[in-house]
Amino acid sequence: MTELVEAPPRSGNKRARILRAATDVFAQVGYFNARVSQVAKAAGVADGTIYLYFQNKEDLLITIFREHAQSYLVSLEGELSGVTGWGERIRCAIRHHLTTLGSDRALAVVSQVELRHTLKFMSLFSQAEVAEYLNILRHTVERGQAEGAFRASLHPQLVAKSIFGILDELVTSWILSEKEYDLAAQASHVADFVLHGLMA
Amino acid sequence: MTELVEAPPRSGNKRARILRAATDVFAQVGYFNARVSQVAKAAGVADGTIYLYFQNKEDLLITIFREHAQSYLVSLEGELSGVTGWGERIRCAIRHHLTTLGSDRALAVVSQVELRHTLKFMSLFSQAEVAEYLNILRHTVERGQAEGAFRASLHPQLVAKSIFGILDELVTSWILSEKEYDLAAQASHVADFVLHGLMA
Amino acid sequence: MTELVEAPPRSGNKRARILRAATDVFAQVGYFNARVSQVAKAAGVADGTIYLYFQNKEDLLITIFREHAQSYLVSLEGELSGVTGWGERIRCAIRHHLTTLGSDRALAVVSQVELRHTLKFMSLFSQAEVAEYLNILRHTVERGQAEGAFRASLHPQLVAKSIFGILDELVTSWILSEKEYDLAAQASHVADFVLHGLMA
Amino acid sequence: MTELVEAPPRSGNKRARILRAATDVFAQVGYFNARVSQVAKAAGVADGTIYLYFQNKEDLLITIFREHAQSYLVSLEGELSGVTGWGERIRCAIRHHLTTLGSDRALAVVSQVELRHTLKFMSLFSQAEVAEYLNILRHTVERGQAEGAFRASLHPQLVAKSIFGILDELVTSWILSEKEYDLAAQASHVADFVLHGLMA
DNA sequence: GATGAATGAGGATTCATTCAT
DNA sequence: AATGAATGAATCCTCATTCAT
Repeated sequence: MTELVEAPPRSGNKRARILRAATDVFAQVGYFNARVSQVAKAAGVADGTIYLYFQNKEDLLITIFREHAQSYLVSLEGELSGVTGWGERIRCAIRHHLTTLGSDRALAVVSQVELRHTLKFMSLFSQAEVAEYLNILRHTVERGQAEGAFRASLHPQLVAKSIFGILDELVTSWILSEKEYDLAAQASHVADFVLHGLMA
Repeated sequence: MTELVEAPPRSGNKRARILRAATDVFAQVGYFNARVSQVAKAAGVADGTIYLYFQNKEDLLITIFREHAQSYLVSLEGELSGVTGWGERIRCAIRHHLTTLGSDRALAVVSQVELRHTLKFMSLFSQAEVAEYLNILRHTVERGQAEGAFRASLHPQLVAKSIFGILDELVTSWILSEKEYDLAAQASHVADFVLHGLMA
Repeated sequence: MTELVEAPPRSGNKRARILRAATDVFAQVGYFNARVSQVAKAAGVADGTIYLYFQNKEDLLITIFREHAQSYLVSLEGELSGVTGWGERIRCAIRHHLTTLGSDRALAVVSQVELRHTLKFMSLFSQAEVAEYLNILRHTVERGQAEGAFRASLHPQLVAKSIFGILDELVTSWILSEKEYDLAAQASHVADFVLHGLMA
Repeated sequence: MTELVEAPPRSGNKRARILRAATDVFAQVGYFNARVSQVAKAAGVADGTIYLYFQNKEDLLITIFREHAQSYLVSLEGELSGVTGWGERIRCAIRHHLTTLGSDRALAVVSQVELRHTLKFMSLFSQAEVAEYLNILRHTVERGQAEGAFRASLHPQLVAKSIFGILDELVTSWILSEKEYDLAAQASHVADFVLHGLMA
């Protein structure tokens, strides 16, 4: 049984292996077309084992997002904490978004495409993790306005959504592109555009 | 044309009725959860009849988007043709986007949510209709730059994607919002932000 | 395997064919071991067709019983209406029970064995059809007592249950017997025993 | 973890605990709906432990019946041995049946309902324990007839089945009843009816 | 063109049983 | 002896699509 470097690793944390396998399979064939048995095979576990760690197929999808979103928010706040200047913080957030998703295509596909299957699903995340992300952006805008760095006439929430929308679109566009390019490389250009729009 | 707003009309163009029913049903329960028989019932036709007008369930979804996207692009160009000033054209495009989707929630749901089921699906549209839309925006930016109205340092394609991303996010946000509000009312604020970012 | 007259008839009422097939298959392998596809095959229809006529597998079992129980009660009352003398009526009911079940072994197996899978199931029938059957017997006993034909000291409901219990056991015993014998032939002997117990 | 007086006892004979737990669980949710893990939990042992004492799930059900049936037959013969007069012996058997099952509802449910899942299952018991029970009753009837106490025209085996049928039905009826009543209290009434039918 | 009864392939999930510890 | 994590076979039901009428 030549269990090579590739595929189904026999050891290690099963839960993590299943989650990674699910991310890859969902990204490749789509959530609805993905078979649970396919995920199991890719993770090197029996079909039933998946149900020891997750409630059902949907729970896999939700968990993938939840865990990444959480770690994303933590790392974002970590990065932001070391940055002074409101403009710089916006720039940092933009860079972080594009860098993170730009370094794991399967994860990006899952979050940009597979996660948006249903209104219900989108509501779910839009009210929790996404809302928190928007809050971080909005607060930054508000602080910048308070200090006179950003134009006071802008609606902070609308700006937050706009920034998120731009980043979201760039990631989607990157995923769909036939050419492979460095997503993070666009960060400074985006930041220029956004900050110019914000500046007093 | 006794095409009343409400439910299963008994007469009139079957194809259009099916398409409208599909839009409503898809928006309400989601494409994957929608049953062809449900669409048939909502359209007031027999299940089999749908297959006289459409190849299969997926064809319904594709057609909904295709037809609306085409009429959207036609109407957009119509509106733009009467506008002078590159900034005004951007403003007009923004207004048109938010006004159109803001006036048909079911259509908005379908295009923001249901259409994004699969990578394959998104590629399909991103390479055709969406690409054309981006082209219109990009050309406007390029022209504006050529005339010195917009900053030359910006990448036109990136700006186009950014504008699209912002609008896309605002529509999605509007769909998911529990409060009902006028989407089109945000047009001028968005335009201010975008144009300030563009202006030399 | 003599697949003669029996097996998959190609025409005729689908619902009835499915019901008959289900009775036979359930009797042969037991409800829990029976596969829906097996019933479909035996009925000469597609698996899915069964679900056009019945809600689910359990509904098949319930319906088999319901319909036979109803027709049984109707025919029993038909027979009883032509009989005078309370003792004769008891005799008639006994004969009818043993004759009816003794002429359709598969049906007998289903009602004696398969139908008693669960407390829930038994309650279901015991509160409806069986209760009505017991009522008929009890009323006969009561009338017989009122006319002085039967001993007044007996509890009518207990006698009704006793008669039912005797018949039920005889049917079960007949089903389980390795020897084939005429169930109805026991009617007069049973009646003698029962009536002797009843007589004043 | 404070395992108090209640539930899952930590000590004592595991085999007996498992058997008791199985009886209770089967009675409560039915054999087919019962999960082996549920029985294990109720018995306070690990799932796998059950397989150290029993071959499989079915073996649990068979063993429950086998052991109770054996102890039942032993106790019945014990009681009968002290009784003189054939009529009294019948009366004694009836009382013993209703008293025994009337004092352990879970056991009664298992023997009246859960044990009758399949033709195969019923055959199994009908040929062994039940047959032996019927033999005891039949011999009593035969002896009574030989001594002229019971009518000679009755078929002893049919009478034995009838008595069993009556008792069986009364137990079933008691189980299914929504009202709680003393099953054993019916013994004398049943005996009156039966003996009247038997008496010369 | 219209119908809608019939089809049958396809998959998530359960759970009895095993066996390494 | 006891455990309980892991297994994977096994099946009911759904629903897009067809086609005889």
